[in-house]
Amino acid sequence: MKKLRGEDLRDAVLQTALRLFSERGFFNTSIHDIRREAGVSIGAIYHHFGTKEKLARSLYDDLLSRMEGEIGAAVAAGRDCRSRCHAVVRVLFDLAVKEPDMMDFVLMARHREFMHDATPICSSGPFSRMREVIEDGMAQGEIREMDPWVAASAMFGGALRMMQLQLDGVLQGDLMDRLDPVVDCGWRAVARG
Amino acid sequence: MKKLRGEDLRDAVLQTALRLFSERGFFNTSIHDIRREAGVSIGAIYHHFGTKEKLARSLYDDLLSRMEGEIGAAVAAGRDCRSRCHAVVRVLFDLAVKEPDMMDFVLMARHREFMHDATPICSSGPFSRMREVIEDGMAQGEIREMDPWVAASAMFGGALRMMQLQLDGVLQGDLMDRLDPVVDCGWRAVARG
DNA sequence: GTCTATAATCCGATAGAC
DNA sequence: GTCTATCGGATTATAGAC
Repeated sequence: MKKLRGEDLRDAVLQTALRLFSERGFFNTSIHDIRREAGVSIGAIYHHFGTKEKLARSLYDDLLSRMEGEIGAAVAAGRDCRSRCHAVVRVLFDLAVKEPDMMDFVLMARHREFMHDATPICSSGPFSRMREVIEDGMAQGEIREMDPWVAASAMFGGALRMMQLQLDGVLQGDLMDRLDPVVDCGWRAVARG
Repeated sequence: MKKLRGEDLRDAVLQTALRLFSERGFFNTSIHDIRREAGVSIGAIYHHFGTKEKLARSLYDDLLSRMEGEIGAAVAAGRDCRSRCHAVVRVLFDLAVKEPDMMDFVLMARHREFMHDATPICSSGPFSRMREVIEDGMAQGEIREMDPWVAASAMFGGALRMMQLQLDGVLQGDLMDRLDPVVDCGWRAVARG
């Protein structure tokens, strides 16, 4: 394999770190593991990232903003609240199937245990977008009046749970086959009437 | 403080370990931390539990079976599917408020990262009881016909999400005030008609 | 059964050559 | 910018006295 330098090296480290953090967890992954599997030196890693925690933070920030972008695009494309919710869950399921490491690390990891001042995941951009969709729907009368936290949890909680089953390897069959039923259930939970 | 021995010492270690595992996480808690805060010696801990991983496993097994007992009792007391679901969520919320450390460690921790052969939490007793309630309700015609995984996630996913918000300290106000709305949403998601 | 002291190991981070 | 070699410190687990 050709020697990596600069941005390519940085990307290789991030990609390897994501895979190992997802497979074994942050604390079961040493810098030496990342060094070995990425084919780079310890010095290069510390040059680019400073500390192991900062490496995790770079990775987290990158993935979170990418995820927020995809969710934002899905929201923007929807015409009404229900179609926006559907689009959001489609994006989430799609990522869970195609990039399980990313979803595992971004959604399921215990970030506060290894990133000193991390904010809870539910306060992050993607989840804020999802709550906004719900609050809009409530203002427009498509969703019943209720505590927005309850409504957002009811609408998306089932989908998130299904993703966890998928990531844990418990689910039989294809997650995407459950997209419509899951959105249907979530919508019934909160829809007016 | 009086010196602890035997079963009392064992319980003190488990209680301290639970608190620290929940506050900082398993990997950020050393045996010496537990020793210090429980007021016992390293030797005593290793005598009773063998290794740090086995200590975590003892704790996990104890708490999981206690939780399964409480959920089983709630299920048994319900007359129909809806009241059983309500009782289950009440138990979960009650524990989340009164014993947040327990719920954090049992429901939210990444068990496979520190317990070598742990089964996913969704395969555990409490979650099996919850799926049985749903499958019963489907057989009785109270719940629409659908994939049981989808139905169980839809019914309880919102409640579990609200508990996570509570445990993360994000939720304003009293979780118990949301009990009825949360169950109502979950039931609408899956109910026939 | 409980204690103290310590062994063996591993890890994150740094130093300094190139 | 990237490398190799190594340090200092923390951690798990054990040994052996009481």
